[in-house]
Amino acid sequence: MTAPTKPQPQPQSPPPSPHSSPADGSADAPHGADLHSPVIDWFDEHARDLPWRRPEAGPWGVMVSEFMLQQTPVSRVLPVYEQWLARWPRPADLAAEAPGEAVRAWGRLGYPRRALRLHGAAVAITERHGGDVPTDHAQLLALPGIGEYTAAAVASFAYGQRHAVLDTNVRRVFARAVTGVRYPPNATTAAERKLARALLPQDESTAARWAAASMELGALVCTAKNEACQRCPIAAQCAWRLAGKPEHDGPPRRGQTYAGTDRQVRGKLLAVLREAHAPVPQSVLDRVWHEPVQRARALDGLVADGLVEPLPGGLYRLPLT
DNA sequence: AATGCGTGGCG
DNA sequence: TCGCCAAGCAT
Repeated sequence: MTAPTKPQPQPQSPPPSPHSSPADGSADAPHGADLHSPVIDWFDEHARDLPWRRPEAGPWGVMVSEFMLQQTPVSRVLPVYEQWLARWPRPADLAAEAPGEAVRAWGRLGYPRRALRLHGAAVAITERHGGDVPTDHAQLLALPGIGEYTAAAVASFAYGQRHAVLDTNVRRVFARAVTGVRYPPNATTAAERKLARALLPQDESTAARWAAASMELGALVCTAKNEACQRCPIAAQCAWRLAGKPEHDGPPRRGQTYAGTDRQVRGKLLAVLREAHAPVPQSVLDRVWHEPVQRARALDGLVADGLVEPLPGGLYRLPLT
């Protein structure tokens, strides 16, 4: 599969007029006006039918999905999401459980601290918000496990509000389509936030559609590797493609090492505890890793994080409180 | 601002 | 095989 358009040396591309006439009133952002319609139309036709996008998911379903999707692919989230919502259909249902049950139900999604935080968020929602996922961005942001992205995502997807939803997909789409580079910076910059705000349609419901659509475009078409420009609704206006798709020049993105790290040991320890339904003796845990110093450090870390509860007599279990 | 934090699939 | 990647957050 060769690129349908060969990168030509660009003599000097005529800049698209920043003063295009807003005939339909949607041209509120200088760069973005010509992006909104194609991306949203594409979304209307190609969006995946995901359970947390259905009306019956509700704000709680949206929030649960956002926790699970932090750094974890959709395909692995789907089955756990269904079980989770069936078991805990409302925040108060989860809040009534022991936190260890949330960690157990999290299964092998990874980053199990998210399960603990989601449980903590359910408790806070039950105590402070009468059991309803708050609608206010600041109140969402105050919940454990919810940062800038997730607060904006819940407010936008669940409540249709107007927020810049800046995740890794959207950042990549903007980097390419607008800025003209292959990858966004390693960490989110103020310039990216400013751009995201500038590109946000004024109309609230259009802004919410745009947030979901631009994210989906990054997930399905404008992917990190093997981007599918031939299927992209804004390929004709994409600054990166028009520049001949130059390679990434900045510092290499640091890949997360895993083999032999504490993270791997923590994962093995927690896997044993998830499967057990009675307190586990230290001697059983000792078998998951040969090196005693690292093993002890990993276990201590899990206890410090509240993911494991130590009991008298060298026994361990998932946290009951 | 840079790190640590899981897991599995894919080229 | 192994490095890269997948809807981040907290410190």
